[in-house]
Amino acid sequence: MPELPEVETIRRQLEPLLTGSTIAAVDSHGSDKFSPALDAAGATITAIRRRGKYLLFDLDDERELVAHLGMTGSFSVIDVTPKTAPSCADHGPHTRAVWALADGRHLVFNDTRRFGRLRVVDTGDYSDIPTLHHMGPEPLDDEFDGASLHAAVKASSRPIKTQLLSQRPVSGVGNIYADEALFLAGIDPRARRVGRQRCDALALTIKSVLKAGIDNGGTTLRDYVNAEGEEGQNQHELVAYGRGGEPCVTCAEPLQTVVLDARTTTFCRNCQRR
DNA sequence: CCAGCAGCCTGAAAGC
DNA sequence: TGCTTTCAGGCTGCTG
Repeated sequence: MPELPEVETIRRQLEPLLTGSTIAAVDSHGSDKFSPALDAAGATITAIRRRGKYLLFDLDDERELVAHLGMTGSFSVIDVTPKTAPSCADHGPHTRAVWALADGRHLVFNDTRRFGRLRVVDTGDYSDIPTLHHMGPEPLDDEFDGASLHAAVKASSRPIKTQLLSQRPVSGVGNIYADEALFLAGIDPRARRVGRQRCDALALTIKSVLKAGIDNGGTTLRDYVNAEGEEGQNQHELVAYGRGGEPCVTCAEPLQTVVLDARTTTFCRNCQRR
């Protein structure tokens, strides 16, 4: 499940491959989630950015192609010789969009479970993409710190993990990195009141787990692969997520698993406080 | 406006 | 062995 480190890894790989490339033709899956990919035809990619878990392809006509990878989305760039018209069917059963570049290469979006989404919007106009529209600060920017986190979460009495997953206090944190950051900060994911001091700690652990995720090329549990088709290595560093029943690395008590917002949540009831 | 929740999806794994 | 059920979960859009 791609979160910020996975999307950033893909962004870094695609940027040098695609900057300056013109999209000559497009094919897409018929679903409304993917057919907006067609709108990018004729445009040239001028930059590739990331906001939270969203990948943003800047186009030269004051628009941008917005991509969310959902649970199983992945991008790849494929050499196609001789030049052929783009066809999803040619690339596999789970290909949801193909952008044929003017030089003959194909940018391919695969998404087995179709939780992903593609859109072309006017630059910066995210009014039809609610989560992106209301996205909190980038976690690795200086403007995100304990003070901004505390300011964002103090008004709500929803569980702290629920708030993190909303993308509003901070962007890019999903189920894996939320469990990791809360564990390292010693905060129970169900805590409904997190004061300034604990927010200071949590902001730091969010930054550290995301940085580590990027450094390790992302976390591969099931489906994630980068734009080169390679798995990440960060799954070997996880201390909480997916380790329910295993001993806590700090106190050796078995880690607890609960369901919060329909998501598996793993924590140590001994080390993490409400 | 916000909180809560169903629905979207498929393949791997577990259960019978 | 083979069929059925469960599980993974980010985001959208609906309801109260």
